[in-house]
Amino acid sequence: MIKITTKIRYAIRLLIFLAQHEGEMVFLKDVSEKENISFKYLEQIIPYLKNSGLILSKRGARGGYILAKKPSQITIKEIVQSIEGPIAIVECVASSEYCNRSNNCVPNKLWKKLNEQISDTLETITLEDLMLNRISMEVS
Amino acid sequence: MIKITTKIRYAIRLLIFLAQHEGEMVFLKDVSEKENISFKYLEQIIPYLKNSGLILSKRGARGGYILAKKPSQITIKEIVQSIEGPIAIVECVASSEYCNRSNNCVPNKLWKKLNEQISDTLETITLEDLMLNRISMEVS
DNA sequence: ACTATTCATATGGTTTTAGTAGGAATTGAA
DNA sequence: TTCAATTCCTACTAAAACCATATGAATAGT
Repeated sequence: MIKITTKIRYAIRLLIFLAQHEGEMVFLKDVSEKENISFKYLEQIIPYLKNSGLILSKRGARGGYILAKKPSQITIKEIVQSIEGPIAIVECVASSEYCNRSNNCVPNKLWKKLNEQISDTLETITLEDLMLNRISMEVS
Repeated sequence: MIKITTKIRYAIRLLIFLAQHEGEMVFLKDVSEKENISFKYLEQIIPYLKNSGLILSKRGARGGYILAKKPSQITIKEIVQSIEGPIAIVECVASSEYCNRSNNCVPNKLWKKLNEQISDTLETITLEDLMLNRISMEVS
């Protein structure tokens, strides 16, 4: 049902790598090799992160990528949203017009609750938290 | 990324319908018509619910379906799991052998946390809660 | 015998996922 | 000025998942 795609997982690993090399320009080739992720696939993920203002790039030889913000200011939610847009586990959670049942739809509230919970969790966790292994397993 | 499939949503609506007609044998045809869900698709969902012991059936004319347990004893988690098996937003959350990185995998903890949170939420909500519209939006 | 229902299984179209591939554009350095 | 290293851009594809539709057999009540 609820699957995290490789795009999102790779994006996070890429960004953690950048966070671990804060201040340096990092070649995608290095990320690909060290993280063992397809270079060409990574290249496809990059534009989302650029467009969302999470990373900056420099072209040409000795180019590379660098975080646009401090790791503490990048939430997992931002990363996810940069790739997949608004978080909506069902369409009717995002757009109320989607389903004519939505007025008296019993399950709707369930999906809304679950959706908010996921969204909230992802928002409270930053790249820095991941980097420092600072994820508590207690439910907030 | 994170989508609730129609199978799950239809299953829940089907079960709510059964809950609303507790004690009676219900025809799938009625569910299909009242809930406006493809009859043939519903038929495909039924076996999962039967195998998990959520519903009972009676064949032949005047047959039908009925809940096998009280609505208060059926959790959403059970319903989801009956259709999709164990809840695992990434494979490495379920089986630790899946990925050789899992020892020192930074994001793993994040997925584990999110997975547990989703799992917990679905477990605390029963069919009865849905039926009585008893879903609080506060994060538990 | 007839009808209404569940049960079993096969088939198919569309979308998403997870890549691969080729080459253009840019830049630094020799 | 040339070369090499890098990002950027776009097209393509195989496989899986999703969302059904279709056909008919088995069963049971009337």
